[in-house]
Formats: sequence, structure tokens, C-alpha cells
Amino acid sequence: MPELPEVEITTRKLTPLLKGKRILLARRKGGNLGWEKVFGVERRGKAILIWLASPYLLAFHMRMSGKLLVVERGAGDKHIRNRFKLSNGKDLVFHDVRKFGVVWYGPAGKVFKDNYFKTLGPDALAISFAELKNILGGKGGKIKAFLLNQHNIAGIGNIMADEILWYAKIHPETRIQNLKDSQIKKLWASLKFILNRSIKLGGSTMRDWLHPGGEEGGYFKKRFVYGRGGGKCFRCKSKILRKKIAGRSGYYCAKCQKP
DNA sequence: CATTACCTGCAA
DNA sequence: TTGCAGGTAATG
Repeated sequence: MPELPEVEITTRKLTPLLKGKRILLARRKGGNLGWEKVFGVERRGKAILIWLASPYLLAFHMRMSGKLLVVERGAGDKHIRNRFKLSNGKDLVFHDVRKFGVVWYGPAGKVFKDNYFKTLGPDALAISFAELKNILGGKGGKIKAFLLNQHNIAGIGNIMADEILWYAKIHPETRIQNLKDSQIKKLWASLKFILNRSIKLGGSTMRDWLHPGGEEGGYFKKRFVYGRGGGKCFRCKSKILRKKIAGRSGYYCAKCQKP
């Protein structure tokens, strides 16, 4: 679930909820590591970093079904994998139905040795047109697969990839080497527009993702193409198609998005 | 390159 | 009962 917008929203909303407060770190098999002050919260790709008494780090990756919530002491259901007491009487919980999520804890240098961080490409929100063009250069394969690969650009997931490509009028199976300069320019502009639009609307709550305070995101109701197979394209009224591309469900308009 | 595995819940 | 879900690493 969480892609860049959802992780960005979690980070922004978690910052005032955690910064300056203390958090109780407990060992999985019992015994406390003690209370640590939170210095800040940061997003890196789709991971959330909670900076503790330097240089220690508590980090999370939501994968498909994870979310971080700040709840009343002891509140929650059986899908809570980790619970951290906060000095204001609340709990920070990592809720993860499908258990694919990743939790890291340790000195920052050690956490960042994980392959996920080592191979992460430049952030999608920060990438410049020149940088995007440069990374695309010399690559083969389908553009959607490129966008989903976190080693190329960090942050884009299956929903955002389809939304970006629809907005840029690029077919998801377009070979990278066939992209014209004008298309790369559109792709770059779309990438910024779609990600920022999703952040503004509070991210995508497709099934169960929520803001740390429990609010739903508003993007999914206002999406352009993802999950709208069989429906009409908002631009040209043609049918939205669904096809497995790069191993994932892909949605696109065959008329607006020519290969 | 494509496919599988990880895991649970829900809708068709 | 089957298929599918926001992701990624591992495997052919």
C-alpha cells in the first residue's frame, strides 16, 4: 500500500506527534532498552526514519499493508506487530495485517547498510528533469517497470505509476529507448503533479491505510485511472483497459496512451 | 526478462 | 473457492 504520498503524509503528521517526546524501546523477547528522545521523523523512499538519541535509528517499511498510528495506551487489535509507549501517555503502533513490513533498529550507519537503503535511487519528489533523462539514458525495458524499480527512482508504486503514465499520455509498455524528449518532459511534469496532488488530497486509502491519527486519505476517490478497468477515460471516454504489466495489475487508456 | 514467495482478509 | 490487494527479494 503505502507509496511515496502515504509515507510522506505519515512522516509529516508523525513529526509533531513524536518530536521532543520520549519513546520506550522494548526488546521483542522482554526487557527494556529504555526511554529515548525523538529528534525527528524523516522519509527515505518508502521508508520512515525515526531519529533517536543520535546516532540510533528506528525505521519502518510498510510494504503492502503496514501503517503507523498514534493511539490511546493499549488500544488496537491483533494486527499490531509493535507497540511503543510514548511519554505523553499514548502509544505508537505498527499495524501490519499481512506482516510484510520491515522494522529496523540500530545505529544509523548499520541500518543504512541494509540493501533497501543502499540501492535506493534519487527521490521522486526531488528529481530534476535532467536527472530523470540521465537515468533513463541507455536503459531498455518498459517504462512502467522502470518507474516501479526503486533503484531508478525512489517512491513510486503501482497506483502512482499508472496515474503518472495516464496523465503523461504514455502507454505503460512503451520501451524506454522509444520515448521522445517531449514525452520525457511530460513524464517528469506528470510525476511531480500526480505525487503532489496525492499528498494534497491526503494519499490513497484503497483498503485500510490511514493517517497516523486514523483519518482516511482522499486521493483514491479522485484517482484518474488506477482500478477503473472497464470504466471510461476521463479525457477521451474510451474504455480503460486492465493488463498485467511488470508483474502488476496495470490500468490505462488504449486511445490516450499509445505505445 | 517473468514468476514465485512472503501473509491475511475480503469480494466475486 | 478462487483471485486479488499499496512491495520487494529471491529464484528461474
